[in-house]
Amino acid sequence: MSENKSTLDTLVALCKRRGFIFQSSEIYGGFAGFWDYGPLGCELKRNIKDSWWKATVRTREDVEGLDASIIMHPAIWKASGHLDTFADPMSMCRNCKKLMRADQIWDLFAENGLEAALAPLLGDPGKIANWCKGRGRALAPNLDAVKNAETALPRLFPRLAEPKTARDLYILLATPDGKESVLPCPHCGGEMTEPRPFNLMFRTVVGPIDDPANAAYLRPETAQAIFAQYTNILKTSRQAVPFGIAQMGKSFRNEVTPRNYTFRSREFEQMELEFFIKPDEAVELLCGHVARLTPETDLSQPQPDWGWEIWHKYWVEQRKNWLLKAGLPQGSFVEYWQKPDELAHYARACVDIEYAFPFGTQELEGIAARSDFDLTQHQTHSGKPMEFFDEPLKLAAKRLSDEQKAAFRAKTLADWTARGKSEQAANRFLDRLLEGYYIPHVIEPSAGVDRMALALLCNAYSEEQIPNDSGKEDVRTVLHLSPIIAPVKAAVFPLVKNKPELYAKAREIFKTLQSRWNTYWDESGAIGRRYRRQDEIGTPYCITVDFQTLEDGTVTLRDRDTMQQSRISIPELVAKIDAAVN
RNA sequence: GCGAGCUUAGUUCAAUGGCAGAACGCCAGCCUUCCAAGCUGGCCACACGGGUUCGAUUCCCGUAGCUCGCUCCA
Repeated sequence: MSENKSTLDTLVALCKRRGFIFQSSEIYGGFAGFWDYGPLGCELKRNIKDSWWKATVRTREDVEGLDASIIMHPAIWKASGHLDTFADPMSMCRNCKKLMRADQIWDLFAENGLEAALAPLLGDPGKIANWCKGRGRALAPNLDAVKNAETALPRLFPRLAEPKTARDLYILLATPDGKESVLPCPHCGGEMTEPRPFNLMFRTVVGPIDDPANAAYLRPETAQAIFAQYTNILKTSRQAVPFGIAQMGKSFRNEVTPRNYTFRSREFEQMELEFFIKPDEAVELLCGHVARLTPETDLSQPQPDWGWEIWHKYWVEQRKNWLLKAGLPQGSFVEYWQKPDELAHYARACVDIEYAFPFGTQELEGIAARSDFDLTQHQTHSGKPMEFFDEPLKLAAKRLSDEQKAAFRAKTLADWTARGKSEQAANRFLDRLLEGYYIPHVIEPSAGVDRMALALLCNAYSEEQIPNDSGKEDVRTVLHLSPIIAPVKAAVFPLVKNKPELYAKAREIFKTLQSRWNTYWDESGAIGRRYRRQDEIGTPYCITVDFQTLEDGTVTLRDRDTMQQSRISIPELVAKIDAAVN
């Protein structure tokens, strides 16, 4: 642990020393949760983003790009659910000082059967109050409100505007001095403070009048802008489902405790793709079946008979391939498939790709199958249709006999009710589907640029023992970054700097390379020292111009990882680096 | 947000109620024909604010930041 600790510390020191990452506002003492990327850091981030964009958008015909505004209509966050879920009230125990999300107090009590016991009492505050007194005595005999249960007057406090389950309610107990407490502390039975709102979204004011009515929010994710512009992009891009919209950009979350270097920041950058697919029912009508995911399923090319499950798996594989290309080796990250009870209610599946950071194994990116939840929400809240008209689907439905159609309806109805949906909703969906309309489902790969940068740096960092000129062991610090990601692609050195002819030739070669890639010039100190400087920032190639260069035009190419040198002509050199950095 | 500890140069560390040091790094010069060589010179620090004191980097208080634990991480 302490060894891991120092791994992160040395990396942090390197990042500062060499200009990758600085603390924000450092001259004023720093500002928690915010970070600045220096000369090398911003190149690193740019390379990560360029590589992602190239893989996700440029080299695909079925994905379009978007660069939306950070501040959007507040109604978007109402529709997405962020205004509600990001504003979860928190409650603290006055006795043991533990801070808990108010609704999670329920989780802690659930083991004791609280929720189940309360469910039948819903809608009858009197019964709940009585239950509370008795139960409270057992759970928290020392709580004042419970001791005085005869005089305490429990009342209900809704957590959501429209409470549907017991969990949507807090139970407040009036204490003798008139204050109210939620359920007693599950840990020590102490008295809990009243739940206070904790809004995790940054609030600002739009327009010059500083009035709460003008409140707006900095986006907590880039995804919602994609849903909000989905119809515009669908109309203007000549795309058809299945297709995707990708966006990279800053997002903001008012984290309670930003920690672990840049891992959890209050301002961060995301790379998100929303890939819109046909609902499985549409695939079935069009293809007569929905392909099943098996270990043998060929995921190299999308197929018309893929349902959400294969599409989801496809994107997991696509993302893993990209991680490998970016330089995270096989085995350095793990897939965590969320269990059914961990999934958000609208999610069909979610895979976290986790990396073993020095401070623990943490999520690098998530690939979620989000059903049609988001677009449906926006259709409901905006009143604008989010349906896609699928002409082949309409024709396919037309070709069905009445018998076939009835069978299809019955099967779909059974599926939906089995998933807890109402018959009415299923029928509404079927009516539209058979006319060729549906709201697309979504597969969402969502990655954090800053986390990716940190993971790549952690993975690349190494210290190697190598003998120096005087026969002693030296420590060589190297960032084994992929050439695609490395902030500096090549460095050019004149072997000596006091020979004008050699110097001029080196400058000429440097200028040639500089026009293609980020290239570094270094003429100071012994040649070995210059190599080590580049090792420390992960420059894959060092080019030394020596006296032979003046004769035959070749240079010495020194490889960062192997430290091997070879002689190479300039055209060969350009071709070699070009192949490595793309 | 709570509790504990910490904060001296770019980095890693010293010392001190009375001029704050080293190593490495960095910069300049000399030298140098391939892996942190050598010589000379140079830049750079007591996190910030207040208090006690003749005098505070040192003692006290506050703020910020960092680390650890609790908590949070849709």
